[in-house]
Amino acid sequence: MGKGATTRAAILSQAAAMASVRGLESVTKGEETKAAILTNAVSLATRIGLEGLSIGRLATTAKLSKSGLFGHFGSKEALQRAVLEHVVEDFRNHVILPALKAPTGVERLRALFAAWLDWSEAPSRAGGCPLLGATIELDDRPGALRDYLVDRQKSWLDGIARMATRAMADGDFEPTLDTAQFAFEFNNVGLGFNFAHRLLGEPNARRQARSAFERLLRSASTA
Amino acid sequence: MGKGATTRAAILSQAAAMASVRGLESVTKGEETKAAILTNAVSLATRIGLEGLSIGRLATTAKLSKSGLFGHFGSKEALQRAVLEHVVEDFRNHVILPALKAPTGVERLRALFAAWLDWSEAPSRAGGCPLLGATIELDDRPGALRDYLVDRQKSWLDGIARMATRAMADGDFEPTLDTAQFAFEFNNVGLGFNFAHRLLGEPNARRQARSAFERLLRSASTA
DNA sequence: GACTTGACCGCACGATCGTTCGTATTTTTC
DNA sequence: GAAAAATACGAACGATCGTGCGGTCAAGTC
Repeated sequence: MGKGATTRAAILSQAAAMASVRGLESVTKGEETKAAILTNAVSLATRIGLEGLSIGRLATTAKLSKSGLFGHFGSKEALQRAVLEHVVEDFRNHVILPALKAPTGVERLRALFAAWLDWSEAPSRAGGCPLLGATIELDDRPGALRDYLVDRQKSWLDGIARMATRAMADGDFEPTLDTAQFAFEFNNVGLGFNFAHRLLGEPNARRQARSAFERLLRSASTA
Repeated sequence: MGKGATTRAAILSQAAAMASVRGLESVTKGEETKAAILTNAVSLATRIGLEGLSIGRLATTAKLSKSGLFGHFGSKEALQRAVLEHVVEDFRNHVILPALKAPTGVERLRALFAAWLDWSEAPSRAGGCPLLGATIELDDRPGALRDYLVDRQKSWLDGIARMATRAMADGDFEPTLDTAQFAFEFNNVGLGFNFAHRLLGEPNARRQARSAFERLLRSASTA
């Protein structure tokens, strides 16, 4: 084992910590490395795109042989799917769930928006929101991956609309509000932020997004 | 020559018509085929992405040998650049220039927005706005292509802001309007439209976009 | 009609792609 | 500790990638 073991241990450490949170039971070796692979894969896919993510390159950065890595997934599409699911869960944990801790109504929507921007701004997501990237990559390549993404995006918009509905019930928003329209515009601001921040490197992106968001809230609010 | 010539003639016909508009002078054979290649290339890149655009596949659809096609550009990056420039010019011709024929002020902004939506909706752009796709593909792959895109996008936003400034001068918009902010939000609506229309297949996308745009105009307008 | 030029092709190269297979090595189970 | 199962490896496959080279064939010039 020798130095080989220590190197691998270093690679696995963070993943092991993450994976072992779930299980009181034993965490198998395979699950650990799989988690470690996914961590690398997400970071790679964020920069190069889902399609550009190659097994060979991924194996190199993950310090595994191509075939060894491949065995964990069985196909490239399965790998891509796993990457997407990994990101989606990360998004849930760092954007949606924290926002749900805020009080309902407009305050929760504010929390959601801020968390979204924070998440998009994180240096680990240097390539821009990976879901957004994948979405555009797959926008006319039909298949299971695209279907999955569409489903997740619709669910995202639905969630925003539901929060808006709750804000109406709470009296924050006027009762005639079109919640689907609100969700559409909510999402637009986030899209624009990613666009301005990631591509154009616009330093005012956050301020502009916040300003647009406040305008949206204002026009939805009572009086 | 025989059937080979007729096939090629068929391929070149549209490109020739297009290319010959420019030149009263002779249009060389090379320019014709190059234009024909680009037509195919844009359509391909729209669906598969700029990076996924492979010379082999393109040569097949353009009925040319790989090397024959390659000779027209010299490198893959040059090809990609040519594709981008082709799309940008198309965008100019079908979105920006027509809008400039409308009267200045808010009416011109309305024309620009409508033309943008029309252009994005065109079946020939089934893969969504190719510029948007390329933008996200390249968002953290530094290089000449990315620089070119960033430049074009900034110029696009600038143009919107200038139109807004003119609308202020015309008395359509209130004099305190932040035109950069206006351009940011104008662009957001278009991004959101492409997102909802192309990816989600949302049938109400156009209506939602129009509604969001009207709200934007209302909040910018005097009284 | 000889000559030059430009357009195109066939072929081949090294590299890398996703995937398979047989085997070695580790981890888990008893 | 032995047996069984999971995990990882090395080598190889067919395909395709971008890119060069040498030759062919037609168009245009003198």
